[in-house]
Amino acid sequence: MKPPLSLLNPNMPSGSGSLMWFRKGLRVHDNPALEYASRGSSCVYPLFVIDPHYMELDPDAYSPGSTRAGINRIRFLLESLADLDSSLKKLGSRLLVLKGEPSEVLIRCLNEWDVRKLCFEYDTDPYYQALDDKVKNYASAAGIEVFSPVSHTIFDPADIIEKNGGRPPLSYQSFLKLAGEPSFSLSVELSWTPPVGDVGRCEILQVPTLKELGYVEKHQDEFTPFRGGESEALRRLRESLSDKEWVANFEKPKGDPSVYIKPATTVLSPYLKFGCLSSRYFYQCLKDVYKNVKRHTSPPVSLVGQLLWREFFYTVAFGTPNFDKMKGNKICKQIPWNDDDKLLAAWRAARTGYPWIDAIMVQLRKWGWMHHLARHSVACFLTRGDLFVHWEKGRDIFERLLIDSDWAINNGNWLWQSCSSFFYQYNRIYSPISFGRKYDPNGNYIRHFLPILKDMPKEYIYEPWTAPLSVQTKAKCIIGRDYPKPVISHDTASNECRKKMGEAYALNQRLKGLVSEEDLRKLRRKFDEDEDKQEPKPRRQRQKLIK
DNA sequence: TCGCAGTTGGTCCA
DNA sequence: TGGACCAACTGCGA
Repeated sequence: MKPPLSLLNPNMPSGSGSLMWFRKGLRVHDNPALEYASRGSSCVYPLFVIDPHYMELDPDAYSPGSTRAGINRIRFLLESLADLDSSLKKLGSRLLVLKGEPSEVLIRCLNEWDVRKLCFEYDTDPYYQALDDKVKNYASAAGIEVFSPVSHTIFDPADIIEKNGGRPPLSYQSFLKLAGEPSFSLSVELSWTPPVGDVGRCEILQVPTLKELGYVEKHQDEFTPFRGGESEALRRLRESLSDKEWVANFEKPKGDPSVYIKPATTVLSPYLKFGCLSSRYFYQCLKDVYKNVKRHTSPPVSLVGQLLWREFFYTVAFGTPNFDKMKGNKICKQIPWNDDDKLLAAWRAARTGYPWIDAIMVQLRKWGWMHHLARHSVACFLTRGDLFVHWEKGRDIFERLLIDSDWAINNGNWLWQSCSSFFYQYNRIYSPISFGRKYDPNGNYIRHFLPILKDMPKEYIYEPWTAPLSVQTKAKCIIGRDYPKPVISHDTASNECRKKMGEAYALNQRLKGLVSEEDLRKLRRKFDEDEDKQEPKPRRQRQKLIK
């Protein structure tokens, strides 16, 4: 596989220092940038920059954490860094931690340290594209070789887009056809790395603890059960792969979203997000299992299929300007979503009055991880299914709270679930009542994450507002007092949503996607008028319920 | 232009 | 548990 952004200069002197800049790719296995940094260098500076903008405690945030990341993801990152430091120490090195705006820190290091090669994993996220351009330009002007290989994904998104005539494929099947079989070779296993060079006047930090960053235990009553780091990633991988039958028969849509003690999936997504696990290594391991079984499932539902979904979203995200927005995004339907902050707040706070939805939102806040179908349930509920709130608002909340939140995949899934792109069958709405009940009739998942409902009889646990007062009293949970009444009626709201989606789709079709702000305003006004005309009473009730 | 396929809907019924 | 039916979307390829 070619290193697409390497600026190789054969005339560079060898035997001098390299700077290995870790961002994602927090691992020593299959790390071509680290391998290249180590090769022929007299010293290597393995660096991670703590960006205060990402890590600093935000006391005003709606849940513990920084402005951009919930406490669970910060913790997961710190654990991953500590594990990386420990792995590097075994190789005769260590992780150098510095704090500050990353491009400024990098440029200072390149100035002060003995660096002839700058190595870092290529990153397609817009944040890193801009940052990397800045650092690369500086390094090139200073005569420093830059090596930036594609190793976060199996394929190079730019290659796929080029094969498709400059446009990203918009369906999974067309992606598969274009991508074909991947060709990569894993980087060699390192048995040692050159020692750390002289750091001069730079004040190097140890990997900080949550406490040192200003977070205290009281900020969170329950932490995610998933520990960060490459060692844990490889342990989880081995554990998943040990059950060959399970790997061979894996079918994503058949997974049970209500299982939480031993989740129905591998839960390797956070490790892939931070690059604690190489997606290429994971892919190769799965292929090895497939070789030794009689039959196995295939994409899109198989485990390899899941890795390819990741590749698909990375490719579309990389090739689509404004992928994370509705406006200016050519593949996104223009829909006049409402700006109901109260409904959004109820959803975020796990107080919609629908226990299945609220339990999932509690799991998000406490664990930073939920099953894929659980994510679908709450995303559909917030957007096209019930509340008709803009998908970008839900996306922001997921992005901050998920330990595996990944720019391309998170945005892709919100576009998908809101029927804004990729998927268009807006009539298929997840029921906030029957979808969960199908998997977990007794409501064990709800009882665990919403203990206020733990004594509610199973007949009522998915719709506790229908329980007679005597039952509510016996269950020590009065609806409207101890647990909220539903913020909307699902039957009414979902029918209204279907109608609105139909009208919005018709508008997009009529104007061939060129929908202006004024067009959207007009349609939004029409929705409001229709609602006032048809259901004035429920609307007032709804406002009352939210209070 | 048409027919088909599309990771994961809900409900009813046998 | 699986199939029929509901009501119907888009992208893709022929």
